[in-house]
Amino acid sequence: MQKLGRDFYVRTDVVQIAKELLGKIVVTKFEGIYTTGRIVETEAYAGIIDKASHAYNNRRTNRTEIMFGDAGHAYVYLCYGIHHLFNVVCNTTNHPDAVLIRGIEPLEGIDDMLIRCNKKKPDASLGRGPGNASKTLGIQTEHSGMDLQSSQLYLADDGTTGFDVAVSKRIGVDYAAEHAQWLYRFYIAGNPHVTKHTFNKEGILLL
DNA sequence: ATGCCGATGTCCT
DNA sequence: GGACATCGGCATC
Repeated sequence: MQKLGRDFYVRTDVVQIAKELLGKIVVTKFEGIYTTGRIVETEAYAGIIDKASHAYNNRRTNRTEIMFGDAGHAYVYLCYGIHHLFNVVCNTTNHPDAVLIRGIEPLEGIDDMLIRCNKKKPDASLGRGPGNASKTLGIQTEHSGMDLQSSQLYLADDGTTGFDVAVSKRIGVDYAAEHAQWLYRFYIAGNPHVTKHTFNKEGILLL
């Protein structure tokens, strides 16, 4: 397992980064609890020109400030008042790109994940969806701003390759008008921990 | 199998 | 006061 270095995040093509994050591993060790999961679904958010992004039109708030900072940090925010959504900040300072982690396949620490999610047995819904991905890994808004190089929250590569990558438009961003049509969502085809969501044929491609 | 609904922090008008 | 990068439960077909 090789921790992803700063160079991985400091790149200008956030869509390519979102694609490359598939198959990588999220590692958390919070209060002595170690959990890991494989990333199976991501979405790219392309900075100030992306109507679906919190940073659209250079909008800065206390919440979004982390997106404008250095790449390789966590951006975690509360969605609908309940769900803690985990993103990784990309590109350079003042270029607020981010990739939303939308689904993970549980690998290690599954017993602790079950406790966090109030479940008795693991199933396909464990880690499926951006809220659940964070919940299984114990990631919360208090972790926003963490450095993925030096903290107990980081991403790693175990060399896994060979899966089929599918592409679709992003989920839940219809308010972003024409930008909602961008093919910025990536997932591992056939993986059960990917959000159940059906689009028409134009929305889903296999790469 | 499909659909509605409530929960509710942050940011906006 | 309303919208929002969601989810699980319950109702209905």
